[in-house]
Amino acid sequence: MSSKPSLAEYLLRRLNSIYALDADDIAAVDRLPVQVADLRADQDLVREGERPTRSCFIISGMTCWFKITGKGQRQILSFHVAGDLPDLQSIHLTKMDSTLSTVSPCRMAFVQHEALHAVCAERPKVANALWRMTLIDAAVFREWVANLGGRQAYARLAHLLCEMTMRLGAVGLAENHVCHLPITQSELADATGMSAVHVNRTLQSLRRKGLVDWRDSKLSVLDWDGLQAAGDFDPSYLHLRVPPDFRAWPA
Amino acid sequence: MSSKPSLAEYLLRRLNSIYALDADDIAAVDRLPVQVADLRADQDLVREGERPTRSCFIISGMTCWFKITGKGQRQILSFHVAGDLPDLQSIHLTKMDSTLSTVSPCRMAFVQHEALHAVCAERPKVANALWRMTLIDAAVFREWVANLGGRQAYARLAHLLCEMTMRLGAVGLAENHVCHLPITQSELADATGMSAVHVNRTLQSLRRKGLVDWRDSKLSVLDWDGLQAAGDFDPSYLHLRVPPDFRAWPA
DNA sequence: CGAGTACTTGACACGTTTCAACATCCGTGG
DNA sequence: CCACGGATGTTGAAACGTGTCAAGTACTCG
Repeated sequence: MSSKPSLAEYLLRRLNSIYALDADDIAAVDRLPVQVADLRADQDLVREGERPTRSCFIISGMTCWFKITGKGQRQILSFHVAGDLPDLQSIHLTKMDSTLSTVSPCRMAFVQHEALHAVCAERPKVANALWRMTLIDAAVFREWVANLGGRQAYARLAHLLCEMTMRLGAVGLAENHVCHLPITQSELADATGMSAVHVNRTLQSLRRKGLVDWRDSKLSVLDWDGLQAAGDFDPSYLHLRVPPDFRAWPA
Repeated sequence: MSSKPSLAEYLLRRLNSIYALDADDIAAVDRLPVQVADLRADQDLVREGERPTRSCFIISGMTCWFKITGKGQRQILSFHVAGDLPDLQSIHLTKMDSTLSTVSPCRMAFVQHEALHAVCAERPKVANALWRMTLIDAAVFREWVANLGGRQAYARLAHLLCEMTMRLGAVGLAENHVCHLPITQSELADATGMSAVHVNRTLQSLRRKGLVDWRDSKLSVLDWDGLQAAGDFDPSYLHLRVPPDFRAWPA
């Protein structure tokens, strides 16, 4: 990690969490030409059907992929946090099959596909790391399939909270199992395939059992083991090199 | 396509369905050293937690990925047909997060990761095609998330039948919307997150409406447009270069 | 012929959705 | 400054989709 503060700070943390890059690779990633933009909540980054020529990574904030089903219902497919490259796939999947939006205000960095292809060609380990990153996205989708198909509301919600806490922890944003999680109950409903009303009741149930406290977009996991058990959560599908210890990120 | 019959016939059809390879690339894929094996139904190919050194492709038959949730329930995550490389991901995701099993008797070909890495290094277009293939797997998982989270039983089942028909059609195995689909109702239940009983009733409903006929592992889609409408199915998430016309594959 | 597997049916129970009402907070404009 | 609308969260009661249980049929295979 370079000593001077870097725009790609969280991206590098994220890459480091899943793959061992050497200093030259890190420098190459850090030199990628990016364009930075600040976005409000609920802004589309790329829409279903489009053919973007660039990908983005999240400097801060949270985004989600979603699709609108025939009946007009929105299904959220995944959430993404600082350090993620949510639409990295677009380098080889030219036409978008879903829509990427901000969930909260975000600072984003955009990279042209050209530049990504170039760095992949020059530095095979970066190519490996990026390919691996898209494969981890796929692994998360698999887990969501299992979560939606195989668990009931209570476990489903608990599982999602575990996932978000651990992913934020992997980039140093969940000290002591406390993290900023700017998701509304209605978005939670769209993500878990539940009604907003039932999300509300289920959250109350999680609170009543002393597992979590969630107020003003701040999630505090009070009983991590209990929440993991409730959500039948096993983090191996996140393919982290080392499990985050949930302490502060070393300076 | 080479004139002599090739072990990799369906793999090449599949690659061709998603990416334009030139003759040299095709030849390189065709020359990959493989080991062929025949397996019975319900045999595990790779298990959760393992670290395989090879990937496989399906010469004939059908496989599925699944996970066992805490309550012992099996959730099927995806099905794979002839030409697919179901565990291609294992080249960069060393530890398996789910289990791959045969659904029907299968003829499989195994390729060492070494050989795959070598062909990727030598032929960038093959690397692109393979990366793209893993991204399409991810796109299918996304659609399954939307299907499980956003649609009710009837549409969910119809959608799955559409997907399987179209994927089989893409490699020439669904002439006139008729295909061999060796899946039991109980497996269908594990895939759609429904009970076997409800799958049974829902299938009857699809039959009663004249959309499909399904007997002895042979699925005949009698009303393709109707089934698409019932399943809210839009094939763009499969990222096929050209939509299959469901006629026989040209010789 | 018996055992096993896949499929089918009916009745009831349960998880979850729906609807409608209400509380709270916040930024905006009169 | 307060009134207002809009988004978010909360609650209760009834309706609905789907799961569960239990029994029975049809087939295949040794």
